[in-house]
Amino acid sequence: MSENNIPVNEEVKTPVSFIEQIIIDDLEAGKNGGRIHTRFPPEPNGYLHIGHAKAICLNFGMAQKYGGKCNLRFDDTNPVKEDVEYVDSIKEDIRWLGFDWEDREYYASDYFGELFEYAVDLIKRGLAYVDDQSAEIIAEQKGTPTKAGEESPYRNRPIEENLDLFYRMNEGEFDEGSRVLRVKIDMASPNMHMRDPIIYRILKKEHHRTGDKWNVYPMYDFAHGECDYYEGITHSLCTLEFEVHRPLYDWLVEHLKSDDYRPRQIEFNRLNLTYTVMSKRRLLELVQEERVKGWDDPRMPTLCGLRRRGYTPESIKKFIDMIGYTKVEAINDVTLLEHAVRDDLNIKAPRVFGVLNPVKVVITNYPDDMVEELELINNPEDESMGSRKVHFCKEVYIEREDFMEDPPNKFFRLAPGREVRLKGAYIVKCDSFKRNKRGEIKEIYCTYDKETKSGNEQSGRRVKGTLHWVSARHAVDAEVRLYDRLFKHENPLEDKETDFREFLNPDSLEILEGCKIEPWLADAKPLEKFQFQRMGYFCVDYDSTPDKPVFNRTISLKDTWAKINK
RNA sequence: UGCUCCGUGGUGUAACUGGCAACACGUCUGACUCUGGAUCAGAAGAGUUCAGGUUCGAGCCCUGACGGAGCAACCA
Repeated sequence: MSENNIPVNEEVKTPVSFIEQIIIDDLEAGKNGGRIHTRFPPEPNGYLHIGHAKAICLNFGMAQKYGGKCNLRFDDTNPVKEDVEYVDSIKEDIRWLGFDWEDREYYASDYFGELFEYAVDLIKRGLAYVDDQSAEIIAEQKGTPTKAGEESPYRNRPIEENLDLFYRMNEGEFDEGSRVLRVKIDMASPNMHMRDPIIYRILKKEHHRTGDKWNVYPMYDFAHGECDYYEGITHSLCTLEFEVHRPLYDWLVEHLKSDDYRPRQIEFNRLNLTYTVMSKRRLLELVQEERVKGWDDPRMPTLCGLRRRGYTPESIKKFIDMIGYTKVEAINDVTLLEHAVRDDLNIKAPRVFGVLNPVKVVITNYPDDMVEELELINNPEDESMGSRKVHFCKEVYIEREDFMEDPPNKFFRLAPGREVRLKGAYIVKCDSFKRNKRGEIKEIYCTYDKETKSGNEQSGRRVKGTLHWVSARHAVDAEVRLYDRLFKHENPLEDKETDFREFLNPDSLEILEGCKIEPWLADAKPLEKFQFQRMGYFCVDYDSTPDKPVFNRTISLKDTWAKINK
């Protein structure tokens, strides 16, 4: 307490999400024996995207923070859509984010036996029945959100007959689509999901784990809560669209349970990002129609895409931390994500020189054969990253946009009669320049001032602009891929009249050849990250080889000049 | 015209059991700078969808509107 009765609150509370609050309360109340156990349940039918990262961070994060566990459980109840191909990529992505499920790698298919038993049990209790009608008829009888459904003529079929039929369904005696198992709840329920939902369907399809053992497969609603129960999950966290499933989730667990423990489903808002789409289906379409170059195209919001683009796990986690978990359906500004990477890479990425659109500068008064080795700091944000030597000679490349013949006042770069510093080297003054036939600047002629060498503080001279450069005699060529937003529309799915493909940004990829980089960079390994000074953060692509280095631009630096220029 | 959920600066989130709207990003100034980056200092910007009500006092409670989203796959 301070003297003038202003209460001093020593505890600086960092706000927690409503989910975390529930967990804290449950733990304090000693619910579930004071245990917290979550799960991340991906369906192996596609690659993980940043929206999944939000769920991963929540489930693994909460377990970690409160001394619990988080299972990885593949939700593989539909062999028609799922494939092992995706299992490995999913595991890789979760690990990349830095989470560990230890030995708890489960599959919904691990529980097919138990689930089948439970279904049989429900039949025996008169709570489930086999329906012989077609999908169309069943859908029709289901009614609409505003109109109650009507009961199936098979609803009150004798238990023995249901049992017999269900076993024979699994034996493979009937065709796909000819019969389903439904749970008997309430065809007049205002909640569509409670109108005798289907829990088993016939699928004569090889399952990636159980092979041809089963001819019937459980539906999501039937499998999910039950798997949660079998695994001792305490908090089953999922996205908002499952809110209306919760009564069914609870009903099924309630009728299964043999003790006091109950998993609790809690829903949170999914991650939406501006200028992209997040649905697996749309992303799959983009891949299949070759609008992008695969799932890991650096323009994709997939985790493998972001990884290839140069995003770090830390930046993704930081971003997710910033946006939080609520029940409001929001669309998050990509600039937040971009800020998160810049912030992270600013600390981590070594600075190097890379000239994207080179133009040659000849320093006319510099000795023809002289080569100097200049020492440059690798990262002004982190001294421990040391320094490196860079060659300097009479001819260097600078960025084409760093020279203007007739510049406006605010242009602090090179122009006839003006001086700039070549970073880490000398101050040079532009005397003249030459054009090619097409009228483009071909060569710029400068003189340098020997006294202004970096580190020679006595020169005391200051210039407005500092340019990055690379020695023309030492530089190596590289390909640089510049990325822009995949869509031109903030929310490509918003306009229901227009197909989202029409909003694709035709300029989302620009490939630059003949960029000039420091020679040692040719040996950098895929995924290594650098800041090309004054240009942005770049990352070595998988396609890169020492003979033909390839870089992806993760994100440009903030550019106030570009803004002034607009 | 059913059920469920939601509605706080431009965006995303805060505000403990009601006490006079906070933070981040963005924006705009200015300082510093051998990256027009980073950093630092500061500013603008909402009176909480609307209307009633309860209360000394409401973003928080009540009622009613309005607006948005989800739900009618043998998908998850």
